[in-house]
Amino acid sequence: MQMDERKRKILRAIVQDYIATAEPVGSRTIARKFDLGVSPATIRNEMADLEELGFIEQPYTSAGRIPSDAGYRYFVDCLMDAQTLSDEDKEIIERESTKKICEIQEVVSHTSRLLSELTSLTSLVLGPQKGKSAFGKMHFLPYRPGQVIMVIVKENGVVENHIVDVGETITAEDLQKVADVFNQKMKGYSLNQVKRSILHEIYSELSRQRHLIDNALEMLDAILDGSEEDEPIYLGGTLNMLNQPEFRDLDKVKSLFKVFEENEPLKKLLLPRQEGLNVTIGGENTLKEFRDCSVISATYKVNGKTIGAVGVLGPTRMDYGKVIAIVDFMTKSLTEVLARGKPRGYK
Amino acid sequence: MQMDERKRKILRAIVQDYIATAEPVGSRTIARKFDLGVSPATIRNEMADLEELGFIEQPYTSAGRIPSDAGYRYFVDCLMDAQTLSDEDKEIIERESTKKICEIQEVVSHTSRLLSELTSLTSLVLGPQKGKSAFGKMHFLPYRPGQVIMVIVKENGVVENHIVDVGETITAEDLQKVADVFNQKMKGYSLNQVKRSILHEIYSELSRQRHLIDNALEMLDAILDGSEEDEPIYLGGTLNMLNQPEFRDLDKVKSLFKVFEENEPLKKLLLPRQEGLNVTIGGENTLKEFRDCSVISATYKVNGKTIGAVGVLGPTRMDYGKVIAIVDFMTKSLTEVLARGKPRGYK
DNA sequence: TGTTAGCACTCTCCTCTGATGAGTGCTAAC
DNA sequence: GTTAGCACTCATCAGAGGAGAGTGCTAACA
Repeated sequence: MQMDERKRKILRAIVQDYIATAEPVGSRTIARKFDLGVSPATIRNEMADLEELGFIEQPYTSAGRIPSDAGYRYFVDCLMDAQTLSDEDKEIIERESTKKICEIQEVVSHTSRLLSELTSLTSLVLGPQKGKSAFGKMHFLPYRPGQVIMVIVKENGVVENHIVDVGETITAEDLQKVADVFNQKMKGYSLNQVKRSILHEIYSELSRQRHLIDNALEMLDAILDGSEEDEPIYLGGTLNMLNQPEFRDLDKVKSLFKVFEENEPLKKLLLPRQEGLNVTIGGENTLKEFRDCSVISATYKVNGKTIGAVGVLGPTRMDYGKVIAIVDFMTKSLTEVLARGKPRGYK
Repeated sequence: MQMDERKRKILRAIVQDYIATAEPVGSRTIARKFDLGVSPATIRNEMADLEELGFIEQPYTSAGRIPSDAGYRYFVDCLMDAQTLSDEDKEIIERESTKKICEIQEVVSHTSRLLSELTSLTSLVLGPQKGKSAFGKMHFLPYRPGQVIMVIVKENGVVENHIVDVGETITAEDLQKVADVFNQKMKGYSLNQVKRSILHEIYSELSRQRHLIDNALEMLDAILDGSEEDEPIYLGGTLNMLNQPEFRDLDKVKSLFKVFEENEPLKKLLLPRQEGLNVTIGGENTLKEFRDCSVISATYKVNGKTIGAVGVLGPTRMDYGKVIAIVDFMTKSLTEVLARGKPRGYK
């Protein structure tokens, strides 16, 4: 059996109506609401075919039909009109994006809030990956007796400061010397790249400051390596999920929100199989908590390099056209903001 | 009508049983479970009195009784045995508190997690108030052409760094001079203390670096004043609320979680009317979302000075004895950790 | 006078029932 | 190939009735 034009029209009608009403769609409803020029009986026949093809299913005998995951997939890939953003939404995004923003975190949280507000769904934002954060420069500043401030400038421009214990006896010259050696030997390297060779050099050149160096290295370890791994995902509008009829069930809500508290599953959800825009529908998500959900995600770039991703999570019964348009526009706007504003936090 | 010993015993029995079962308590249940030496009929008579006194109420005719807010209040004030922590819990807290922790944020999030895990309720933690964060010291470090790193050490020991735009033409000596003037004039002052007098002096001494100073002041504004106001409250175990039978209702959950997203109401909830341990029961909370909730909160100290608070939020039907013991022990442990570890972030 | 047993009464909760209505699949006619 | 007609299925809802828990009242008892 093949899809023909009428089957396509009927499938589209079913998906659209179900997205709008969250109720199983019957043949009469389609005949009434969508002008296909055929009777309910004919539509019933076609619907039987569509069910056999796996695009729709019946919750129970003699209920209407609802789209299956495959049905949504066919809809997204073949039936959907490319929708454009409403001027209103466009304006909101643009107005927001012209605000002056200096911290990268603010950009991320803004984006997250905006996405969830526009879609009335849950947003996921993965902040700019900082890239392998190599050592850039080290400074020491006086703090308290026996302690100094160690300021580390990473190669990607991020600046961090940490308090380091040093003996009371250390002199400003000693500190300067330590910084000089580090700056000379470690520039451009991440810590695990240098573990063996360079470390030996540093140790031998600065044998007297062994205590300080150990402390400094411990800090560097945390600063340079830790930062990449647990890049948090920003969630926005999680409460919107509670408005969706598919989450009337408290147990479902509980298990969903439990997953929201972890980072790994969300990352998996968001990180695309390929560059650009991705649509993951229902069971295509591996996690069972997301079996009734779809994710529209997209990556964004700076200097042509992909450095992060945004996404929207909602029930499979979501308005794909609208959400895709919003996510698409948003990533472009974001790319632009980042290129223009150069907030701190990435190279 | 007066409370006598038997009424007290019965009220205690009702509260304890209702806390344990979440079901209205009948006279027969009390006679069976608690050995009062009287028949259900007698207990019924007493219960009628207790109802008249306002300590218990009936959800509907011929259901058992449940404690009213006043009943809980009487229970907490007069009937509760001072409970001590189980050795198990004590050990958990102490094990946790011996971990080496260097960032104040970690202490706060640890505390929050621990509280919610031990009580199976929701925890609220207000991190150490940083106190009026006065200016301590300013340093400049080279960054990129036209930009420098401004490192601000506040008087309370917190170190922050920010990138500041300077002209390309500025020299290291100029920067040093700016820093010197700031360090000399502003030490110990918060920004709004100096707005008029000192600012004029700084401007006149450094008229050439007007642009840099404006940028620096803008930063200082954000660093020194902003930090106090919106001190966030850490929430832990919000999902535990979903396990409480009083939150079976999705609408209740929704409005509760909505409040969780705001800071102000939570702060009101947590900040005590007086030093030490506070118990706020049901309607004693002003916000209607918390009418079915109680809060056990307590302040903690460093160097004898109250600098923060922790609390536990649960349904009015919570195990007051246990929770009070946990909160009490926790604040003491926290006070100790902070006194010992001296993590960064407060004076 | 306080306590208790007995009893009628109330109200929730659960289950069963039948009616309703939406929607289907099949068949036969167009 | 399309359509009208019709029997059938199943969820949903309201109402009825029984079970069970618990009460308040009364009268008897110590």
